Amino acid sequence: MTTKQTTKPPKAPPRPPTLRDETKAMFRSAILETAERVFDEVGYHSARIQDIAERARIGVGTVYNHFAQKEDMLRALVDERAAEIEHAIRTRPDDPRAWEPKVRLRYHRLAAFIGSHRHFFRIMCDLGLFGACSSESMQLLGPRFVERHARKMREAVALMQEGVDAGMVVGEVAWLTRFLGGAMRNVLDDAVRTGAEDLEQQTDLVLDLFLRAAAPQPKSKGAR
Amino acid sequence: MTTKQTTKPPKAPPRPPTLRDETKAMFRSAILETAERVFDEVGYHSARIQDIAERARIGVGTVYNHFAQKEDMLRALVDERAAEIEHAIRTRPDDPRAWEPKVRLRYHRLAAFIGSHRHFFRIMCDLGLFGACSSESMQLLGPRFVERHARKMREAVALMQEGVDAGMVVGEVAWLTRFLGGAMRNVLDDAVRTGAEDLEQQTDLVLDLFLRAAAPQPKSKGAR
Amino acid sequence: MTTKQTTKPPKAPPRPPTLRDETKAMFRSAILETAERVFDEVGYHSARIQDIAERARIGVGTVYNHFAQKEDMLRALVDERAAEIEHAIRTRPDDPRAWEPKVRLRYHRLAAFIGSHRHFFRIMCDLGLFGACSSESMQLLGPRFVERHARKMREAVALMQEGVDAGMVVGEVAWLTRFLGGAMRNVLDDAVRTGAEDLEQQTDLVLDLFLRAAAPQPKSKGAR
Amino acid sequence: MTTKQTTKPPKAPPRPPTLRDETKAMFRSAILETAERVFDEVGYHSARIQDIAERARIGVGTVYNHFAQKEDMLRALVDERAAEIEHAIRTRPDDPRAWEPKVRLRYHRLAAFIGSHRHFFRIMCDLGLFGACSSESMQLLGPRFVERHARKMREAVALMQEGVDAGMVVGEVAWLTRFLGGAMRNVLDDAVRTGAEDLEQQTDLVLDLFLRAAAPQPKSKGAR
DNA sequence: AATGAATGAGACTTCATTCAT
DNA sequence: TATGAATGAAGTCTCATTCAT
Repeated sequence: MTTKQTTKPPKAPPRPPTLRDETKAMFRSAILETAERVFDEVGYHSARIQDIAERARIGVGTVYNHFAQKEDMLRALVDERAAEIEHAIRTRPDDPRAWEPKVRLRYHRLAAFIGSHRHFFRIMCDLGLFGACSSESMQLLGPRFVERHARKMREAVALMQEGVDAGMVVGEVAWLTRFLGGAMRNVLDDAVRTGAEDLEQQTDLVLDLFLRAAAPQPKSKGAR
Repeated sequence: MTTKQTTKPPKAPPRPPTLRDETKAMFRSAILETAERVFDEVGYHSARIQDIAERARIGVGTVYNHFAQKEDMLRALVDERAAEIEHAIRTRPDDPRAWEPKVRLRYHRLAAFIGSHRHFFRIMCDLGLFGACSSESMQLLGPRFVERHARKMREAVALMQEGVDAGMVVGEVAWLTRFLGGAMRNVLDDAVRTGAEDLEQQTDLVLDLFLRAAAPQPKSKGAR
Repeated sequence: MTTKQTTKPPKAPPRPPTLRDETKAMFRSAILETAERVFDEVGYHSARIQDIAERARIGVGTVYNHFAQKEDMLRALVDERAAEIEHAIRTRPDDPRAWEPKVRLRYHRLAAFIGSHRHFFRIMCDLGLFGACSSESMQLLGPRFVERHARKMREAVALMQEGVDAGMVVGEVAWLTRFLGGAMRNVLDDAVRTGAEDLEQQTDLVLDLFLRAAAPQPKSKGAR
Repeated sequence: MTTKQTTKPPKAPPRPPTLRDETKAMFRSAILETAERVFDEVGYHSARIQDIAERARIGVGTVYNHFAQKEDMLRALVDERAAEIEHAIRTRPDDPRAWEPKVRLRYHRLAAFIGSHRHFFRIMCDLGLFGACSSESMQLLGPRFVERHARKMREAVALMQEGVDAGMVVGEVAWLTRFLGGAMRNVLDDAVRTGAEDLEQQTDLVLDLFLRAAAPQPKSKGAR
């Protein structure tokens, strides 16, 4: 929907959003936020459209004015939040260039996002994302998501490669990415469930361990 | 079921399983195995009883002769496999006493089990087990499972504590357990999905990294 | 089944019942008696074949060796008990000839039968018998029963006609029969439910009232 | 429902029923009326929801929008009609005070109601109501109904007691009530089944006989 | 003949989706 | 456009009946 910015058909002059547009957008957000909470509470499959509508204080019909199917609601939610994440953790001009601070900053930003979108994080965990995702989830989320997910994975691996290139870590990069991802997910998942507030610090702890684990071995005389 | 050999109430003479008993057990196993495959393929929620029945080459009614509800099938599956896992990774008399070899052996055994029950492992991952499990899963699996899960967690933490006591690792044991568990899950999950055969070796790699990461720091002059 | 005495195929000499025959008859009776109890307790529709089999301590298959369908069990039960009733209340050679004693005796015998077949009586009441019976019951019990029921009704009406002829009662006989039948049923039904033992006395009370009610009016000058 | 006009809680301004409310009520009535007919024709147990929906020209789902379960449909039907009966036969200010005319009027009103709700009357008869009702029916109809039924019975007995007090009838009141009730039911049942139009007259005939039957005996010289 | 597990037609019920207001 | 009742496809589960042992 909102991602089609690039190909503007010449017909539509970039008119400012009308009141109607804004109202519509508000409904949409309200629905998505409610869905986020309900999906987290009872799971996507057990969540009924009616429940979401009731919780959002609107009619079921209204939900269908914004999303053609239940599936679309999940897809839109994931798309939207994923875009927000991407934007949130995007490298900025004055970010540090060195690998370790860059990675730490990236995870700090991710942690900040997760901290303010705990429901979403849990939905993602339940869908098996933040890791290899099940074929069921992939089918549910559709090919577009699968692509995006693969791209994210490649980016993460590339970042890890930078670490290798910088001599900070050694090992098979994809494997290291999985290792770090799994540890990070489990730790954050627990922190979110217990309502911990120090998510950023948690990521630092995970990174501390990871960096020590994957650091190149000092050529100690006969180490090990 | 099969574990009750030891406590014979005097009333019931230890009669050997009849042909009928065996047939019944075979049906039950066949159903569970089919369910395992189907749940893995399409997910518990999307799996239809009829699908399972057809794949198992039996009638729907037969399924209900063995399991009162769909839910019970999942619970029985998890119960049974969990018992198998417990038995498989149980410490044996001539196991090494030292912590590291003991832990490595434990994970080898777990890897071996997972290797021969890949469908089950994936179901567990999808249910969010092998980590903090979602409230949805907990409700689905029932209180009996929740208890067992909690006990398993406590055991894992206790084992980690042994490592701390042995001076092999330092840190907050529950946190370390989560870190290790997450890394292990992600790595094994990928290995299972890609059909890798070296699951045991994978666990060793994960442990290598983990042990290095959590090892007590050598009091290097001004280290960190 | 057993009513086909009249048309004997010449082939079968009237051989005495063998042990096998008797065993078979015992099973049949046992099943019917259990069914009687279960039908009374939960109603025909809610009664499951398996319940009956379990209560009778036999297998479901055995039930089907004696009755082709559930319906047949009810039909056989009603047929059999109805034949027993007919036999029980049959006029005997040395019965009184006078109408009132004859009727009273008839109802005493019916009461005695009901007293020892309380389950059956309640089933009949639930089926709407002992009165105009619902089309549902008629369909359930089949045409044979409907015929028999109609015959019984005609007999009851004929008996009432005798009372009219004898000058004991006046009125439209079918109507009087319904009146008496309804009162009798309700009174006996209550007596049976409360476990009363004086069913015969109850019939006398009902008859007392009925005879007084339907008696020809004393030729009061111009009464009615 | 409609009887709650009198007690207005101040909070809810007595807003007139909206179009939607009326439509909803119409659906509900239509469903109940159709159910009434179908239950009468094939019996509650054999009636399928789909049959009712089809006969009412609506979808199955719609039925479930108004009644959560099949059972609830029967309960609502009985509740509603029972309330209607109560209202119909309620004693009114200018009703006669004398016992006999009062009773006759009461039965006239009942007869009139039954005459215009023949399906319902037959359902009630099949459920064994209008008499001691079977435990199966009681369970089906629920505790609320059981209470109401018991209350009705007590009322009927109380009315009979008035007759005794007035010197019109003698005997044990509960027993007399059963007697009268049974006779009345059977006579009306037949009248309804045969499509008779003179239900009120039939009740008079039954009462004629009953009053004669239960009348105190004239102290005839040596009566009986 | 007795048995009881297997079978599948069919009932009830849910809920995503439509549509008239 | 918001609404919520109507809809019916589809799923779970029951239970009368069959059949191999």
